[in-house]
Amino acid sequence: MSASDETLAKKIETALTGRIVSGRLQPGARLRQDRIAEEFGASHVPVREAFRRLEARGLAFSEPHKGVRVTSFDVAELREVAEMRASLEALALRHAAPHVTATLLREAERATERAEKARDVGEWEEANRAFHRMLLEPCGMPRLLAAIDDLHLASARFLFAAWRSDWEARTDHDHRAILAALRRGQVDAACDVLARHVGWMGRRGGARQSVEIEVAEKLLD
Amino acid sequence: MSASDETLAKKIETALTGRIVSGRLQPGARLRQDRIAEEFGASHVPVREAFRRLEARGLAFSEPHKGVRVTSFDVAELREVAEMRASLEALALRHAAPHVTATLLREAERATERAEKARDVGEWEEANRAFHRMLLEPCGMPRLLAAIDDLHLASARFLFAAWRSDWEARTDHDHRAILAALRRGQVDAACDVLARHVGWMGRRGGARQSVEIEVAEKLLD
DNA sequence: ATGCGCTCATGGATCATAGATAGTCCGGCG
DNA sequence: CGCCGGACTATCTATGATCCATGAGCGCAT
Repeated sequence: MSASDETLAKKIETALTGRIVSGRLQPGARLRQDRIAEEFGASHVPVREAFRRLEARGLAFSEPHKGVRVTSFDVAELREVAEMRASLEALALRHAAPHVTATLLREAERATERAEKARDVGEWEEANRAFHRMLLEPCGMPRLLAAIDDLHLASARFLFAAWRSDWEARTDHDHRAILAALRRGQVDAACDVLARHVGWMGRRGGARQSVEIEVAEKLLD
Repeated sequence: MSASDETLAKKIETALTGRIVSGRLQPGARLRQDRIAEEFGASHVPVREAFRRLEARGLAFSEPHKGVRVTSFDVAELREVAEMRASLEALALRHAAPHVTATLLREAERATERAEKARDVGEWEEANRAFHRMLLEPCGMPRLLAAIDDLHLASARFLFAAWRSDWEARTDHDHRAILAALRRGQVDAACDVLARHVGWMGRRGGARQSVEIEVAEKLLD
């Protein structure tokens, strides 16, 4: 899918998002348009377009005539993102629940297992996001889903910044609880667990990450 | 503030957002880059950058090599926006409440009065948005506030599309109820009223608008 | 310390290319 | 003989490259 996104600007955009989210481009890092243009064998025009999209998604910010930098994040923003996710994902699940099929629940189950068997953060993040996406998709609210996707991206940045190498997968009781509640048709309960699950991540992650975030925050040319 | 936003792209962006939100650019209308460039005495480069930002904010969408169009909206999206606003504004208010001062409440009161005395939709929308913005600002969550702003923009589009000329201001009991609850420190109650207030707008507006939305949806040029 | 000038990156204009659309012409078929 | 379908071409528009100017940052000299 990302092989030929048709337009150069999109290709550059996805490449850069990948680097920012994965942490290869650290917070505060400066994005120099002609450096990047040169790297992609392009001119600065599509690069600038990519910048504008990164900006809108909150991954970068630009100061006029001063250039573009990767946005830095602090613990406050992690909490912010977590709480927004809690609100919006609960809303989405409430609307999605009536349309969730048994097949979908089984697939979600598999995603959870995949997450538990993950060997590194990357795999876990992928599986975890798939789980959430899968359950919420049937709500049929594209704008809401897009907003949630952006928040997941931000979450992923924290994730990768905090656990770079050391990592152990643990069984995710919350995910199973959500699935169980949905099977019984207890929509409110499922939403509650989901909201708490996501919000908790915000509070829990804070302590763990604060140290390494600081490390990550030193500006990198 | 919009007088000299420094960069051309930003100026074009704000101009276009204004036109789209106000309805001067109707849903489905095609945005031709060199037409617009010519109009602003610019080249297509900053115009394209403005497009990307509009796109990210959900005001326009682009198909590769086919151009950019103003997004069309239907009743479903109105409900979606309303529910997202309900969730997020409640969240914001919950965090803002502890930092809301008496002075701020008085200013909010004045905004409500201004809305009630509004002579046209434009004035009302401005005052109404000011009221909401004002109360939520102290939450100190920039990402959340930005998201809410975008949703307000979308709401405003519906507003202007539905009530183009005929309009009568009515006293806003919900606003006063929110202020009263906040004065008494009943945060939960305030959030409830706010959520219901915004969500109700979604359901109520639907019937009223469906007719004229269709009118607005005929593609222009 | 402060002001001047040098350098470099950003923002923008102009010029080239490629993709899409529409109009037309030709051939086949009724 | 006329009508329809499909392919080809021509034009128009979006995308991208190259080129230019203005503003920012920095060092040097006073």
